[in-house]
Amino acid sequence: MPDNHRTPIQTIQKRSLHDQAVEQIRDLIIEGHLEPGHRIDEAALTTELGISRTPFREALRTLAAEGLIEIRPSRGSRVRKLSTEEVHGLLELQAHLESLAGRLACERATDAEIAGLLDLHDRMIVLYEARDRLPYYKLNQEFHTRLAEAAGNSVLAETQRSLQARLKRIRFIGNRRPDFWSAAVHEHAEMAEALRARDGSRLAETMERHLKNTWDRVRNVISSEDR
Amino acid sequence: MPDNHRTPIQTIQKRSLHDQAVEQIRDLIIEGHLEPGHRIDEAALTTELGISRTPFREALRTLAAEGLIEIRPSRGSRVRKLSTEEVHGLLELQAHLESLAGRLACERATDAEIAGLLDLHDRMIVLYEARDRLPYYKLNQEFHTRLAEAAGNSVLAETQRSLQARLKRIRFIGNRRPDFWSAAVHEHAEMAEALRARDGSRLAETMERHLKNTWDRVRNVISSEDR
DNA sequence: TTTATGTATTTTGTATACAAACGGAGCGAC
DNA sequence: GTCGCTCCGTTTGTATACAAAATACATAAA
Repeated sequence: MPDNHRTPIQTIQKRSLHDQAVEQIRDLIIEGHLEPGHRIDEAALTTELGISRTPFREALRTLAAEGLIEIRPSRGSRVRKLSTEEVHGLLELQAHLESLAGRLACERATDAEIAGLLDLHDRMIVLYEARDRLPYYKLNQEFHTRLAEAAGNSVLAETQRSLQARLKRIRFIGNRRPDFWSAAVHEHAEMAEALRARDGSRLAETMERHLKNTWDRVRNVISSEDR
Repeated sequence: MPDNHRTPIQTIQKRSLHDQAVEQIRDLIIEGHLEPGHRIDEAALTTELGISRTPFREALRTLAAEGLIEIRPSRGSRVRKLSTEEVHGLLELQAHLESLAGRLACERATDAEIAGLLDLHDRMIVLYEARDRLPYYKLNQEFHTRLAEAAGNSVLAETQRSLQARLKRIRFIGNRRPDFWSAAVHEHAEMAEALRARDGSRLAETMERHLKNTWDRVRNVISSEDR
């Protein structure tokens, strides 16, 4: 009997210490274990990760290019602290970018991709109804990422991913207030509908509005904890 | 007698070997001294630059994050070769981005910034009439960059710069045909006019069209030298 | 008490040394 | 001839050593 259901082939890939370090440090930042503005202690982190400074410092260069940390010559690296203006700038750009992504996805996505997105959306609704915040948040991120991927423009997808990473911590805060969360869910429902109908203009418009509103939701929260 | 006319104080800034290496290698790539798809010979380049491999390899990580080179684990780095699809993707994204930049610049730019851009445009016209292609090209790049900066969104400006760097070599090709160049100049004149009137919608529309047309101009050229 | 100056300690930047992985050349089996 | 193997030179990845710079600290002068 042939194995029709064998697991899909996974290309085996070499992972250098650099790559692993990038991921680990990125996660530490995104998940808030390394606080914004806080200095990055090379000695401590290298021993913690069990690697030497060479791949570690290369990882810092990568993360600096991604905008997650900043390196000041001879005075160390620190987790980048986003000013209110930068958060606004990031969301403004993301709104515009995902609006494009939405339009293109309606034109170019395969039916399977759209079905996948709609399924994702359904699962988000279930989680919302259970008020299961963290898993909802994760699916939400995935939804936006996969929508960008469905637009058939790899540079766009890559840029979206980068912006999203930089905003990740901040956006998590945005859904804390129940009414904010509910509004976001409504917008997502609208997005799903437009996607189902492959209505590019409407999806584009909704995406843009959704992210503009996200800024309003987020701004409320960060204004209190601002420097 | 007090020195009222002493030269203004210039903050002394430290430039690590890393930073210098990034710039140098980036220029080598952009100016075509390192060919796309070609392997990067660490030994040769480090001796050429007179530095050791450590800062050099950090520079490679930075450039990889910028999308100019690609690093394949254990098999070296090479100058990234753009496929036709990627060029299209880059220009599609840039079109959308600069459209936003145009709209925002009309809202937020200072009068001085606008005057500066218009002056730039005038100088471009002079160069066009002299058919002085390289200087024209450089001012053109500067125009797009400074327009993005005038939008008052640092992330947008940064992203624009990154996309532009990746496309730099390719776009230089685009203006080779006289009729193409002439069309581009016409579009620029329209942009200048919209800018002068601070007509955001019109500038946005023109920017987008300009870059869409750029794709058409470029596509003609790269299709012949494609892999 | 404050400010300045010199010294010790830590941290960062760069070079180098070594280990591991890759990529061919040559050789033999089929 | 093609495939597979082994060996060897080369390139890449990582650790470490050393140099340079910045920071912290202590002491002395105002």
